[in-house]
Amino acid sequence: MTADERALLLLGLLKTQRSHGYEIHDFIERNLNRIADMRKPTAYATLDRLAREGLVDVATEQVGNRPPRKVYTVTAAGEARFQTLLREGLRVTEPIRFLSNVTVMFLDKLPADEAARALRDRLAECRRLLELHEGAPRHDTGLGVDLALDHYVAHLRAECAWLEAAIATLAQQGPRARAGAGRRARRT
Amino acid sequence: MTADERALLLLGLLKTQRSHGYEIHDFIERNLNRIADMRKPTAYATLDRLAREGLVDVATEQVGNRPPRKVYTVTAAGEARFQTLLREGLRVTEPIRFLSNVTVMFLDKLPADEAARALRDRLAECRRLLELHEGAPRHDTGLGVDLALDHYVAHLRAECAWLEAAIATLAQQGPRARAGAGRRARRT
DNA sequence: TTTTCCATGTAACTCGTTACATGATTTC
DNA sequence: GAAATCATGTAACGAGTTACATGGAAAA
Repeated sequence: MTADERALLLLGLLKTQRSHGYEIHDFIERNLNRIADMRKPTAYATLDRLAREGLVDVATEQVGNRPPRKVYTVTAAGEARFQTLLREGLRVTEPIRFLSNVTVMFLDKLPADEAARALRDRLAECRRLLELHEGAPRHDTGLGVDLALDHYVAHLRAECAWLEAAIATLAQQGPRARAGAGRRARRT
Repeated sequence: MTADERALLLLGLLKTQRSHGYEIHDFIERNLNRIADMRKPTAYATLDRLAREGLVDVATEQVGNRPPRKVYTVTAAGEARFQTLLREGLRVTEPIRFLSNVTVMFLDKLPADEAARALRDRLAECRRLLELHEGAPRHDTGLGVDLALDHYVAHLRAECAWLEAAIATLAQQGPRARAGAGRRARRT
C-alpha cells in the first residue's frame, strides 16, 4: 500500500463520515481487512500529514472522561485531492499487480461515464496482456515458471471478467444513484 | 516482495544455473517481470547476504578485459534453506494476497506429494474464504466497497481454479519428471 | 563520438513496522 | 483486581529505492 493509496483510503472514509484516528483504524482493521491493511502509527501519521497539507480539518472533541479525540473532516482541497488520487489510481499499472482494492472501493465516487471509460481502458489493456501471455511461447524455464505464468494469466482472466461485470454494474446503478450515496456501518 | 521471497528467488535461480549479480538481475528484469521485481542494489545486497550466511559460494571470474564477475553457487546449506523457504511460502496467508508468484515458480522443486498436499490445503482454505465472502451479507458500505469485495472474490475464484489445475498438472508431470529438471534460457 | 552495455557497488534518503509510553475507564 | 478498551502518539530499528560512482568495451 503506497502513501497515495493511504491518503485515498482515509480521505474516502472521512468524506463519508468524519472520524478520528482510533475509530478509522479500527474500522479498516475490522471491516476492510480483505481490501486494505494499515498499522495504527501509520494511520495517525497519515492523518497528521493530511492535516498539514490542508486536506482535512481537525477538531478536538471530548466525550465524557474519555481521552480527547481529534476528529477529522475533509476540506475542499481534500475533496479535490481525493478526486485526483482516484483518477491516478485508475492509471497505475504495475507488474504483477492489478487494480488496487482501495481504488476500486471508491469507484462509485467518480462520474459514471468517467469511471466507465477508465474501466474500459483497463479492460482493453487487460485483454491485450491476456492475448500476449495466453498462447505465448514459453521459454524453456521449467514447469514451475509455467505454473507461475498460468497463475498470472488466471488472475488476468479474473481481472477481465471482473472489469466486464463492474462496467455493467456501474452502467446500471451509475446513472440513477448519484455519488456520495455510500454509507458505512458504524456501531456508533 | 519480502526478504524471504528474494532469497527464495535467487537461490532457486542459482540452483538451476550458477550466475553473477548483473546477469541474474538482468534475467529477472527481462524474463520474470510478470512474476517478480527486484532492483539492482537489492539483488547485489541479497547475494551478498546469502554469501555471508553461507548459503552460496562466491568465485571471482574474469572474462577477457571485462569487469570481473562474482559468480555464485548454491551450497548444501543454501539448498536446505531453499527447501525451507519454499515450504514456508506455501503456508503464507496474508490479507488480500494470494500465493506468491515466487513460491509458485519453484513448486516443481518440491516432492510431488508434498506440493500436492500443500496445494490441496490452500485450495480448501481458498474455498472456505470463497464461501465466506460469496454470499456474505454486505454491510451497507456503498457500491464501491461491494465492487472491491467482488474484486476480491473474483481473484479468489481465479486462485481456486488455478489451484485445481495446478494440482492436476503436478499429478501428471510430477511422478515422471523429477525435480531439478528445470532449464532456463540464457543467451549465454 | 556518443551512447549503451558490462559489472559492482556506496550513500543518502524515505518510509513503515515494532515496541513502548501514557492514562483513564470499563468489563470480567 | 486484572485485563481489555479507548485514544494518541514517540523512538528505534530495519529495509528498500534513487541517485551516484567507477571504468573499460562495444555498438551506433
